[in-house]
Amino acid sequence: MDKLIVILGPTASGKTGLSIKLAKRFNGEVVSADSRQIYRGMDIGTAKPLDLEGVNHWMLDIKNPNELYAVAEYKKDAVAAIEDIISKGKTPILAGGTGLYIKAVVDNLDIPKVEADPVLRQKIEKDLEKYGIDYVFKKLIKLDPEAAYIIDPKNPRRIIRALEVTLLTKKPFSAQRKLGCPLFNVLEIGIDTPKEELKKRIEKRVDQMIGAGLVEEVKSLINKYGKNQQAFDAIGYREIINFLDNKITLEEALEEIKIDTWHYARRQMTWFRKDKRICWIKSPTKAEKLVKKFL
RNA sequence: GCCGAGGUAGCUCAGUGGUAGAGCACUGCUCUGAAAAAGCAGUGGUCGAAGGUCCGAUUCCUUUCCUCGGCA
Repeated sequence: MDKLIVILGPTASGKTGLSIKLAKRFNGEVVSADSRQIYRGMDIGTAKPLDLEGVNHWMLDIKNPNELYAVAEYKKDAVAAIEDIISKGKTPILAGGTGLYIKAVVDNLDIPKVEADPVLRQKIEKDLEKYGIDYVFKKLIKLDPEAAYIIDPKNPRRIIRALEVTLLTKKPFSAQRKLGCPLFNVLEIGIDTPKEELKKRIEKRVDQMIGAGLVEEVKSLINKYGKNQQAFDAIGYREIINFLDNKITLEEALEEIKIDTWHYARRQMTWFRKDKRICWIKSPTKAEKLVKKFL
């Protein structure tokens, strides 16, 4: 089975630097696993790498912010990219912090082939508002009793998606989530950063983003696309939009970005902690050793 | 110095004569076409200090310290 190296970790842990380093050392190319860096023009706020140091990168700048994109599509594109890299005899390195995207590739998730249906979603959202979440949840378990065990009864998005799949396929959602056979022989490397250090790095990075012109970036993006794009529901963007709308001060926006980024990092750590295959490393040299042995 | 308002969780504030709550923060968790999204749970306070009344005070009374306004 073809080999795939995965670099993951919370935001601001140094994934970008490490993946470029490994790519240069092992004749590799990087496939980004970041749900926001796929958008063109969202550079500063997503900490998109400026200098790729000659390493070929995939899955960056592939969509405009007014286009929708989701896991299933990501999985398809990322797997194609990895296969392309392998066919050239090079080493694929999947690097990023979007846990679900990584899982989709590594565990070959068989995601129900039902696209998001905005009209249906809106309709369910209206029911949600009108009759409450319990009503909508009951409606779901009537169609898919098993869903009661796997869907969070209080999470609107999970319920909406389960209903969407069940209604459009006329088959229960609970029976359609499958793990496929692994596509690649995977080495997962996680960057282990002490919490206090990570917190400091996040704060520093947010301050640097403002210095680098995040406000200008957001301004020009909303000029071009308007502010109601799904892509802009991203840390650093929604807060600056609130600042530009005079809802909060720049200082408050900065504070919020720092806190939201920290919350995000914590969610990432919770997500990755579950995956027992991950080799956690404290230094880049350790990563090189692991990769060398693996290859 | 005088007058007024206030001191309750890390922060902003509710509240009651029967030893206290909310939001945010903090910690843990969930996740299969929105995932930087969307949700769930938990920890946490000798109620500024000291006296007094009362079976019982964070709540009432007195004194005291601190903060913020106004007047001198």
